[in-house]
Amino acid sequence: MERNTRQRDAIRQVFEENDRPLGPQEVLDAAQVYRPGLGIATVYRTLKALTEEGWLTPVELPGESQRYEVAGKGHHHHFRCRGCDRVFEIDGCLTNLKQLVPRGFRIDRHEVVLYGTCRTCVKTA
Amino acid sequence: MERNTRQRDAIRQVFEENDRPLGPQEVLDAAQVYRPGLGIATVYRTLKALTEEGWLTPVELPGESQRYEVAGKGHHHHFRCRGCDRVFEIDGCLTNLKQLVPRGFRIDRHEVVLYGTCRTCVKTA
DNA sequence: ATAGATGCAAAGGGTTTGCACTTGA
DNA sequence: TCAAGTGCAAACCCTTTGCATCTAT
Repeated sequence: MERNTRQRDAIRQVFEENDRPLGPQEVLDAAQVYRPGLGIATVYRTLKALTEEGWLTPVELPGESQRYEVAGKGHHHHFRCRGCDRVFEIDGCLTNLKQLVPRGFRIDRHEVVLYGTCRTCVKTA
Repeated sequence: MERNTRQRDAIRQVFEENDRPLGPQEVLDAAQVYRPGLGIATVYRTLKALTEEGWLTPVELPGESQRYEVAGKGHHHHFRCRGCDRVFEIDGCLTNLKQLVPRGFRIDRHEVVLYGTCRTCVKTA
C-alpha cells in the first residue's frame, strides 16, 4: 500500500467514525456510502495492508470471523452485545489472572470477552 | 441420534481418553484408529448430535474453529499452548469481572483464554 | 507513462447437505 | 425388515488469488 486511493480513504474514515472493532462486511457496508462499487476483495486487502502498516490491529472473538480496530489503544478487552451484535472496547484489566495458571505453565497473553446487553439495547428491551 | 453405532462409540471414546477440548479434525484423526474409514461428515454430524444430547459442549476460542469437550464440568476457562496447539482446561475463575463492565451494560457471560506454554512444552524448550 | 490498486470472477479451505448404501435393533 | 446412520461428493460460505483494467503519482 503505497498510494492513497479513494477506497483506502473511505475505509480509514469508517474506522475513525466507529470507535469499535469492525468486521470486513461491516466495513464494506459502511465504506460503500463513500465509495459505491467498492468490492469486498479490496476491503480484505486493505484491512490486511493497514494491519501490516500498524494502523489497524486484528480483534478475534470466540466463534467469529476476524474484526479490526484502530491500533495503539493500549491494553483493553471487549464486550459483545447479543442485541445488536456490536463489539465494544472495555478499558481496564483483571489483576488476579496469575492465580489461574496451572503449576509449570508459562503465560504470556490473555483474552477476556464479556457477553451481554449494551446500554442502548437495555433501554430498547 | 438413536442408535449406538461403532462410529459414535469411537468418537465418544476419543473424548474420554483425551480430557481436553478437541476439534473436528483432531477427533477424526484419533477416532480413525478405532474406526478406519470414518468420514469427516460423520464426525461433524456426531459432534452436533452429542452436543444436542448434552453430552458435549462447544468450546470456542478466538480465531479458531469450534472445539468440543465433555459437558458437565462446571465453570472453567481455557489455556492454549503455543508450542503444541493443545487446549487445556483451567479451573477457577476471576472475581473482579464486574468492575470492567461499563455503566448501563448488562453482563451475562464471560470468557477468559490464557495463551502461553504448557508444562510439557516448557520442559522441551 | 507505469507500477500499484481495484473489481470481478474463480479458486481455496473448512463446514454442511443430498443421496444411495449400510447397519443396528 | 427398514429407518437411522454413514460415506462420498457436491454445495456453501467466507476469504484469498489471478488477471485485465483503472488510476495516483
